[in-house]
Amino acid sequence: MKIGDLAKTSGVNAKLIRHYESIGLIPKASRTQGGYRTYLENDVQFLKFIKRARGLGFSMKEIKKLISLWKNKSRSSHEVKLLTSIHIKNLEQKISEMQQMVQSLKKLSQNCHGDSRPDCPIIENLLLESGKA
Amino acid sequence: MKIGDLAKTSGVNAKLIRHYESIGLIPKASRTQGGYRTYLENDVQFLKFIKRARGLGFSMKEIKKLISLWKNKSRSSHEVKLLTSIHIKNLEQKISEMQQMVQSLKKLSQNCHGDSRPDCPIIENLLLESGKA
DNA sequence: CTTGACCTTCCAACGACTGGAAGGTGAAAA
DNA sequence: TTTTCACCTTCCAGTCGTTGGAAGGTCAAG
Repeated sequence: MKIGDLAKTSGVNAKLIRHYESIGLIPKASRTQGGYRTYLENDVQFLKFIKRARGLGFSMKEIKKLISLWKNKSRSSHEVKLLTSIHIKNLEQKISEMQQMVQSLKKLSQNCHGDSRPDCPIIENLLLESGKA
Repeated sequence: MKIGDLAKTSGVNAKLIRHYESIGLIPKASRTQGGYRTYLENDVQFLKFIKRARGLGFSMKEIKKLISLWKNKSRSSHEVKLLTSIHIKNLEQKISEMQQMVQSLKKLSQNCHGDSRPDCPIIENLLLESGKA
């Protein structure tokens, strides 16, 4: 299996697979005589694992940890759950920050008539001393 | 006013002010004989504008646009409102994606007993074909 | 006349990719 | 056989919004 095939079956593009190898997220692939990377079915699962973890918003650092837990047969589910709960908290924190942004923006937007006139509370708020939302 | 003073009064650190100048977000400051940047009260307001816009999650590109609208006395409030509404939509999109992540993670986490045993549905889900959430 | 607080420029790193250039490999079609 | 072509290789640069450090210049007070 060459990198292109792995890319297709895993859904992770070839460039990114090489990148993952370069940062040590996945082990160095064995090579053909011509220097082409070769892969096995195993690697498909590996990359899908990474892809799903990314899809759940885990960082590369967290994924490295997840991989080591996955590979470690004597892991405790506690460790995995802890890592996940920290991640959930971080996500929730970001969500609430963004929700606050949206709320502020909507408030400003509501008061902006949005026509051809120049006066606009959105701009004004950004200029005002009070605009700390 | 030197850059350090501006940093203090605007709340934007000196390094970042120089950076903003380098990317053309703020105009090039005039210099003293010794080569120090000098600023006026105006610049404080300018930087606060940028800081607040960043705080509301606008990108640098959007802020450049906002600045040009701010400086343009014949702007239409429509333009500002449109830019803002696009930004709101982007934020809401991201929020809902992250909420979905949280939901999936919580579901997995609930089923993980989180003790010293190795079996853990979080890891298992990342490995399963079905784990596409 | 030296200390030290500030300022200057430039270069590099973060995270997680993405893109392009320049060239090598290998198999099928002309 | 030769050429075409898809694929592969490495390396370097860019994205975004900072942040950090090194090496050195300026200037007022002690």
